[in-house]
Amino acid sequence: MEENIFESMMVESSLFLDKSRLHHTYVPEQLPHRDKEISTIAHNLVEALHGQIPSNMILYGVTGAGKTAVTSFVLTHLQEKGDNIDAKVGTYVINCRNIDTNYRVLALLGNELIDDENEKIPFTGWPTDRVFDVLMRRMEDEGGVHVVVLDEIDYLIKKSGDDLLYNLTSLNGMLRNARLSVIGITNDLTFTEYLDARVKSRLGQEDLIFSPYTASQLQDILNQRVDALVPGSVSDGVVNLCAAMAAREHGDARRALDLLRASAEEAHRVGEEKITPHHVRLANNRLERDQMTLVIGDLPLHQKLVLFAIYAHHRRGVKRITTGEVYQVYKQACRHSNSLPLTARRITDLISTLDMLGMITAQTVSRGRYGRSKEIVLCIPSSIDIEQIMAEAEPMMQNVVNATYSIQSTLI
DNA sequence: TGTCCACTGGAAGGGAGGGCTT
DNA sequence: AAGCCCTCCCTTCCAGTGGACA
Repeated sequence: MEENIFESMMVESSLFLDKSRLHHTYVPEQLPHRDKEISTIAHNLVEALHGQIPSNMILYGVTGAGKTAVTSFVLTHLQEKGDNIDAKVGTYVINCRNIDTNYRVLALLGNELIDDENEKIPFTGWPTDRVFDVLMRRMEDEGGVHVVVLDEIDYLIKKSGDDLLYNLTSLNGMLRNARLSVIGITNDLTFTEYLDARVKSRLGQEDLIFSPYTASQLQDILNQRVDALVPGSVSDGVVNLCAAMAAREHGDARRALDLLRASAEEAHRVGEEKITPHHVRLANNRLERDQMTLVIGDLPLHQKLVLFAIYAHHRRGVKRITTGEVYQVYKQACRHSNSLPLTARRITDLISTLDMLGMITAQTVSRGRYGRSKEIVLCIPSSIDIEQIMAEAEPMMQNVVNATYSIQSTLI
């Protein structure tokens, strides 16, 4: 029998001893430079162990500032302690970027509280009120204190409003046997603007701001994890460079860890046993490219067409593009892809989405007599071949690209 | 100073697709 | 099967807007 293709790869030595330690979801035994934050949250949650209601909290801070890690860390300890002293504590972490409707959050919480598959709340079909009632009843049956963490809570609020928070934060008034505490996590300092005054005061009983890590703090974090790699495989300057690059990206610890991991992969790929700053730079480029490629490829067709329209202007040297200009080229592109164009109103939303994804920046500007519009600037690095990625993900896009440029070249 | 441009972005609602209840 | 409910994607309608220009 022929050798299995994975055989040689399995025995081939890698630079990793434990790759998972370099993943940003890994919660280590120590979280450097977050003592103050850990202590603040713990001081609040310790109330739960006394059978009291901890305050609701909002945690603010940029991506990779350790909000989620600190919270998971504290919750793990809380749960452990609760089990030890036989105090009933339930902890739930929900990422609202994925679970972004009131119904889904309630259903998920309700289902966490029950093991019987037959009693599970369906993912759709019930009136939301009913899901809420079931959740309340299950909490009451369970008793104790429930700590609900809503990570990236701004996504939920912007999409579904603050009804859920209103209901959750008023639940304590209805519960006799159980207590509930809500912790919201967000990187949007202004998100409370979207909240009703009552919700705002009830949720923001205690605010905590996580400042971004500095380069030297990031170094400490990386040094703590570097034992996930083969001893001696990291040459001088690698950790510092990863930290410096991530510090430039608003002190993002997630980025720093990703960089170190990807650098090891780059070194391993070319069969080298030592990771050098050169590998870090390669890794940095690859991370950027991979991330963009994935996002662009996954865009729905019309979103791709809008991005293409922006790119077509950009390629012609137009650096600040208005919504109207995008719409004109977009309509052409629709013709070439045999699809009906969406309305201009919808395109405004699609442009905002691209802005949110970081592919463009769209600023509303007034050009006086020439009206008000968005000024759109493409942010995708030129090293990324947008057209190729789109064509690979959606073969029809190749026609659009070809047709658009053949028209443009005849115009010139 | 008022007009008017080219939009922006909120609100309401339609309809297709998923699913539940009776 | 009929009647609901929730979500997603989209349309229609429209009030609002900042500033160049007459």
